[in-house]
Amino acid sequence: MNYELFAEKMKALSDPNRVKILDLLSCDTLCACDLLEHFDFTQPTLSHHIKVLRDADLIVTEKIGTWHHYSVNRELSTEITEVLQSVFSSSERCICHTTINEKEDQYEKVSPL
Amino acid sequence: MNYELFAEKMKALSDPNRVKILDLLSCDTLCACDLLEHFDFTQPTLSHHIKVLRDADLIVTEKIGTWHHYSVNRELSTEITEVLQSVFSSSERCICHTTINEKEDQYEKVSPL
DNA sequence: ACTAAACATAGATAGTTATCTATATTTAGT
DNA sequence: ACTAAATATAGATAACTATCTATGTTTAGT
Repeated sequence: MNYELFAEKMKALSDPNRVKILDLLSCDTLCACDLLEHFDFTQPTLSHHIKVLRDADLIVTEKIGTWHHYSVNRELSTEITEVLQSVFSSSERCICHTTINEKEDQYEKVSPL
Repeated sequence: MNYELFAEKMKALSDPNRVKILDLLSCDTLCACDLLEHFDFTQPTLSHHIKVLRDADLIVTEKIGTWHHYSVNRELSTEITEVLQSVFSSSERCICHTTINEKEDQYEKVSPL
């Protein structure tokens, strides 16, 4: 995961309503109509937030008849947590351990995250 | 930490340049001029990104003469990681364990995150 | 005092986003 | 076939953001 990709995941998490949606889904698979009861906004707005979360692979959808069942993508959440920790902690691959500028290009190529 | 506060931290992390800044600071304290060498944008743009990170408490500044030394706020990074995990994992305080609507108000008050 | 360096601030612009209303699509049941 | 329910899409708008150029502020050294 490179900086761009990780930042996209963070952007999906940058809205409090979406964080609440994930929290609601963290225990149980829910449909949109169940989710909507917990919010003040309209159904299209919920649909928009679900799309953002789905595009970021943070939730997965299972369609059963008219209902869509949403649940969190636990594999990705684990990966995100790991990358977050690596960003904040020193590590051998860190850019600050390379001589400045000289190895910058290489650094960019290997996408350390 | 409630949903709004957590989402603000995520928003600060939602730009790839800011993620790179944090990664650069994760090993060493650096000044703005050192950081700037790693980016293509101008100094005011770096200053903007640093302000966003500082407002979110993700980095701390120590001023020594003309130089400002920036470093990551490790306490907050630990807290963010914990909250992130709690959002994605089932827990007793989770909203999905309360009866829908009835306990919503209480849930909002206690700010579970 | 003056100059230069490090950093911040102001103001402008182009692009993005959260929300709404209105409407379309898909599916189950009658 | 028709209707109703669940969800998505389209289009509009107001607010926000990343970037730039230009300028201000603060401090060290001469």
